[in-house]
Amino acid sequence: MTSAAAGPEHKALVKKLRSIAPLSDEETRHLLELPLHVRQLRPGTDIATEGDRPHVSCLVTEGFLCRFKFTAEGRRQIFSFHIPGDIPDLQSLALELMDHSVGALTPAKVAFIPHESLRQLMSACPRIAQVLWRDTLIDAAVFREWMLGIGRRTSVTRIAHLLCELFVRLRAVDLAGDDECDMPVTQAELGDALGLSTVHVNRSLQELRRRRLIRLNAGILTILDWPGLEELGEFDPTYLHLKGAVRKKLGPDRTSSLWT
Amino acid sequence: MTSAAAGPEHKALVKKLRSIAPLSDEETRHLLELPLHVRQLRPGTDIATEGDRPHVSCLVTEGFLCRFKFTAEGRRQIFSFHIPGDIPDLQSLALELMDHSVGALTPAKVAFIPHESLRQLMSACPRIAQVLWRDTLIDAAVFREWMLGIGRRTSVTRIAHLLCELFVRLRAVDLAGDDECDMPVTQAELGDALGLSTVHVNRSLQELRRRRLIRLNAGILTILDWPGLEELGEFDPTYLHLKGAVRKKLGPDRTSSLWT
DNA sequence: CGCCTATTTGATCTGATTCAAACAATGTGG
DNA sequence: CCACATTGTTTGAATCAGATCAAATAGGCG
Repeated sequence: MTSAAAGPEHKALVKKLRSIAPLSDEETRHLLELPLHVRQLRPGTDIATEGDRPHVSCLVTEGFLCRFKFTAEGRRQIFSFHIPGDIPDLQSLALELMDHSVGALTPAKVAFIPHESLRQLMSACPRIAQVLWRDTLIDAAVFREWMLGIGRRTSVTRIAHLLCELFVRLRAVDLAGDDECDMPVTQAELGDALGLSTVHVNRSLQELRRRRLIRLNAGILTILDWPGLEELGEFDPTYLHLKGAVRKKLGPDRTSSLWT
Repeated sequence: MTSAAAGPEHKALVKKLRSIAPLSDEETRHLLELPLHVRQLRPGTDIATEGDRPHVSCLVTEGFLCRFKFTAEGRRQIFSFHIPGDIPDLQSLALELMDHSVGALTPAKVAFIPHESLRQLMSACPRIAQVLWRDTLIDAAVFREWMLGIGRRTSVTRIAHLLCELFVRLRAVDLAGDDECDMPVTQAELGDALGLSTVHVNRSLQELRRRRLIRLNAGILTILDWPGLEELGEFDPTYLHLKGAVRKKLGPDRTSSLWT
């Protein structure tokens, strides 16, 4: 657990917020002055648990975290995956009581920010408050999209959609190549996120491979056919509300398209 | 379409926000000065559609609205139900582009508030901005809870949970009696909200009636056994983040309990 | 090597869907 | 006030997507 002042952790945060909305120089300066307490997490470590009343929020710097909750019968639902730049428990700033848990999926590095400092930041820069609000609203948009999938889409479409989403989000913070990205998530975890059993996730992934849309091996996802995957997954990135620059990546066989 | 200044519409809003967080007199005064444009809606009318860029938000005054989105194959998922006091499209204040639709489920009365006025209000009363943020976060908490249900709970539990939620929310704004409330929602709509077919909703409702937990007739829900329904539905209202006063209603056969 | 965790395969079962039709309630116009 | 259209609820039967159970295989890694 180290204390950092304007280290690489801050850059992840700035990059993420810039993917949501533009930032002025002054706002950026304020962000860089946030006190961060960096900590390493091993997989399975929870940084907040249902029932907690946290006084810090955590910025992901390396690795994947997720938010989740258990059924009375002990079945788990994962609500979201979080990648570097995300602040998965930002909501605890406005909602005292945690109604779900947040934990590391992989070895991860996170930086804790005292709520105190965030409140100061927000009153100094109301625009940043806006951006943080926006961020939680985008969170909610992702929840809705997952809900639509779990409630109404077939297993194969659901998985394809999730892979599209993660790929696009990773690209938005420069953590994906042209056609591949890390995907250090087990099939059991995918199942918990998609409302499917592990066995069925496995079979649906095989279907995606059979159709030559993706490769998925040793935690690396390779997109073999982006337009195909997007179509099968019914993926339209609008709900991610990303700023212009990091838009949809087009497939190699599609010329710059007419629709915008 | 009328223009109102400090009518009954404002009271619904104040009551709702008070159920989330306390308000000072000055804050209340500011709220009462919001310009509202009241409008009557017939069932099925959409007040915002996926792709829109609204410049007003709408406060529900009478009736039920819902938010929803369609799959590529035309299957609908309802994300939330909205009752008087709610501002279902508050998010359009911070996220320009609608990524889903909002429509009336029943005959309804809504009051439109220009984004402009809301922005002024928020800069005059930063605390109200806080409360509005809180409200959207509670929205997101409800999405998560629904996700958990759709992904991991059985159909009967899912329905029971939803009925509990609506009853508690209606009580929080004084729209429910001790053991009954309006429930003007068709079984098809329940299905779209719960990720179930109409037929299966019908059968699961029969199960709830067979167990003597509820009566549901002509749009009126009667709770016959609250503790039983709560247990079957695995319902714990924490995620609604309601302020103390409007807590869980206890069953008639349970003395004031030990846990708090 | 042996342990542990993750993936894969096969066989079987079931909760929920789909399709189809009957029924009930409400409203509309003649 | 009745015939008829409309919308919602209920029932039955067939089918299916996905779950469950069980076991085999494949990778790391100390």
